[in-house]
Amino acid sequence: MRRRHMMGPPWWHGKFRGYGYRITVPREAILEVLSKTSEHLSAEDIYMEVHKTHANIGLTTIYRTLELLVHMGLVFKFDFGDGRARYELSEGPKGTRHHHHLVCTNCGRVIDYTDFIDDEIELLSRTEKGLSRKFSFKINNHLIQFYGLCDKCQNK
Amino acid sequence: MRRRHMMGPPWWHGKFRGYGYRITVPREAILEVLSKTSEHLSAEDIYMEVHKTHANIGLTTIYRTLELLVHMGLVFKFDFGDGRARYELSEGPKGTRHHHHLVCTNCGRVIDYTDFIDDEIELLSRTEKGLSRKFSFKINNHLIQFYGLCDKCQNK
DNA sequence: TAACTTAATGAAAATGGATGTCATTAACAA
DNA sequence: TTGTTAATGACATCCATTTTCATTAAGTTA
Repeated sequence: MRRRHMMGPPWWHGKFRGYGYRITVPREAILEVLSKTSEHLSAEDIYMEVHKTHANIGLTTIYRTLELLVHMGLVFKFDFGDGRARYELSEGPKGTRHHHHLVCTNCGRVIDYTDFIDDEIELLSRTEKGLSRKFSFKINNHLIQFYGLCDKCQNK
Repeated sequence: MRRRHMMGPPWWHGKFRGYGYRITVPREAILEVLSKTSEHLSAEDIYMEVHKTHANIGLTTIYRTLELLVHMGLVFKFDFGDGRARYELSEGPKGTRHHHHLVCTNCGRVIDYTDFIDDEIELLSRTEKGLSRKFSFKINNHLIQFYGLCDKCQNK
């Protein structure tokens, strides 16, 4: 049975403590925004969203915090080729959310997909194991993106 | 038997003609540089290399040409997270060169690997087929990168 | 709870990769 | 050889991101 209103401290507090980082208002606000969207937000998108409830938090802090979160592995940073980075919470505590992207090289549209993830995980874990051994590389994450034309951009 | 000195026009001329693009000195010089290296060159790297033999070719032209080559599919543009794009010839005429990258998130080192490509191609062709159908997406290319710590960065 | 240490923040300035402008040049078709 | 126009080069500009530095507040200790 799942508790309806999880009232304890948010799940990321432990992670902050582990790194010796402080839990601050801006950091909570940013994680709040990220955990409530499934979109691919840029730093400025996040800034504007955070600004609604915390008008005093500056864009610099957004950038600094995102860098921190990426470093901690809580957030993944993407480049879809439009000149600004996009950020997504990498995983909830339950490992949901894993997905990849289809990027339209014409209009920039990005589609998330979660299909074939099982086969993919199979291959990736084998690949990761092999690459780790061969190159003594400790793999923490991976990125898969497909590029092409979305339905709208094909027909013109 | 392979000819030792292929004297005819370079293989990319046909592709340029097909697009209606002109074959120019800067474009040839840039492709020359790209085809002679296996490194991950930035626009400025390419500029400096081209500059050695063609001091009059400007950085703007490098950027414009690279954009063109990416659009033609002759060149692939990568983002390794250091704030500048990297460019590689995507495929020789024989389909060689296909590889992916391991990126060290600490020191930025990038290792190419070609292992597991067969399994990967298997999975990807299946995935591509499925995704094309489901999302009516015409897939032209894909990107796979692994992130982690290289041997040097693990031990400190 | 108050005082203390120092990480974290915010505002403004600086950086730098990439793009836009525009007069000039040179591909290449006729 | 000439004409059309895509391509170029120099320079200005843009804008996402980073740096600087004085101030604030998180979390520890007394």
